[in-house]
Amino acid sequence: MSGLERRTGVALWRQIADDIRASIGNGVYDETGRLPTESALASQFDVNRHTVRQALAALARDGIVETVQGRGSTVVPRNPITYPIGTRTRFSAGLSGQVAHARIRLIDASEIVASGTVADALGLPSAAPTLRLEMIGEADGTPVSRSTHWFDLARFSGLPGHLPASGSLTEALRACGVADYVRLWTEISAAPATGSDRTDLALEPGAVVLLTRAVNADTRDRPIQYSHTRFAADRVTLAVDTSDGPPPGA
Amino acid sequence: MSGLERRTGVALWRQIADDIRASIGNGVYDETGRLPTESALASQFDVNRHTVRQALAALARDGIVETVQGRGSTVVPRNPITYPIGTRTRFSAGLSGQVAHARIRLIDASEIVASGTVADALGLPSAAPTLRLEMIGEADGTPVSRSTHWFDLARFSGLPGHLPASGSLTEALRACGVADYVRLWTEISAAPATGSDRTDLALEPGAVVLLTRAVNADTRDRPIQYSHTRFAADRVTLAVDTSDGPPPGA
DNA sequence: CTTATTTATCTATTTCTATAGACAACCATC
DNA sequence: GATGGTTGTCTATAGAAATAGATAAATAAG
Repeated sequence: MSGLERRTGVALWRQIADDIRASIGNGVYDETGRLPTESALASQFDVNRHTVRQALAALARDGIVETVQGRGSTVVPRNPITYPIGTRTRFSAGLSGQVAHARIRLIDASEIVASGTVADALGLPSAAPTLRLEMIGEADGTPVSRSTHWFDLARFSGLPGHLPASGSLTEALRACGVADYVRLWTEISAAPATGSDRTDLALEPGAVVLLTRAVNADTRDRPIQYSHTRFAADRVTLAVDTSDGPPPGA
Repeated sequence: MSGLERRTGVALWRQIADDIRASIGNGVYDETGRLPTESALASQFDVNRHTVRQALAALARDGIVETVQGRGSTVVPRNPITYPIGTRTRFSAGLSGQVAHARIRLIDASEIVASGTVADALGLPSAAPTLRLEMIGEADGTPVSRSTHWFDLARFSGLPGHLPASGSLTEALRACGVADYVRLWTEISAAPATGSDRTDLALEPGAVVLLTRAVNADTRDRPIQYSHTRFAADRVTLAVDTSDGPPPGA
């Protein structure tokens, strides 16, 4: 029972690399950070030692482990980031305390007519004009999220002008007259990273992204923002707080 | 710009299969469900037609698409499942209305001393005895989740006896004197499916799982249940409702 | 310093991956 | 039923993945 499968289009060494990475994430090698020897891993996965070496080399390239001749392989320590999702979901504020600098960077702003999904989410008529922002969220310089946001153009045409200074959507919205906003709903799924994910988030193949679709509303529950966000799953965990919510009826 | 990368341990045909599957999920082929021809896909991804055929064959094996000689490939319609996460998170109730039969099946029950993480989550002293349940959530017979649950053994030793009849944890907990319970917090991450995921959830390699860690508490906010759940990401979307939560202070 | 352990490198062989071209079989349409 | 477009099957070739064995080089411990 090695858990590996052949002829699946995923090379054994990558399956092993993914498995070891998951074990590291689960704290299997917690105490000392030392991995088993190449020979031990080879018999554990029931493959040749060279196959294990290829997996370890890939993990070393990604900075996950470190290998020294004669000594063995050890886990490189990491600071995992937790992104809180709640009634007030804010990128910068949510990451403060975990990283020194968190900001979102605007990479594109365009005006576009709403598709059916976007119009529904924002409560706008079909094909209404919207403002679409493409952004990358960074924590201490490393990208953690790639997001697309849609706003009602009639209300938020001035938004992009307020963004570069602060690096915060909350600040830019305040400048547009939105003093406060709340998260209405969030849908979460996951998928293998695509080619553009790997570019935007500096991911290696075999990586996974967490996908969220969400709507924020003003204090009168009018939707103001519809967002798609792609998080690098190996760097970010989403934390959902539902401790004091209302009873929605069994 | 095909988005594909070579020598990454993931075969081109699998990258293409994953890409097409993602496109289906994003509704790219929505109108008619018809995929481009093999030749068109080959030039789109800049690979040989045989490579595309291998990707389509894999998707056909998984029941994602259907290919007919002389006609082409079409998307097989799916009912995506949405799993709601909120103050009252219930497996069967959450899926009712979406599927005919939803239930969780017990595959193992054992008594085990709490690890540090489990003890913290349940508010128990370290190494306290706990009841651990291994379960599989099914929607109309297909597995959608694989979960591990920990309970304080002193309070819930009789739980397994109440499970098989109802196929519902909520019912079994009620039989143990828990009339109601609420979700305290949920953490969500994602990772490539491991070998045991593929076995338990009937996934193919390259698939992705959504991972949740969560704590449920009784109406006095005393933790009663700590859970790890692994969802098949291509079958399930998690829906987080935060519309009416309390202001947790900016 | 000596030894045992562990990683690094080399050669060789087999199986899988990807490309290439040609042609047959099938479907839809006119 | 003839045609154009599409999928199915066949042969062949080059490169990557995986296995196997042997040996060198580095580390750690006695």
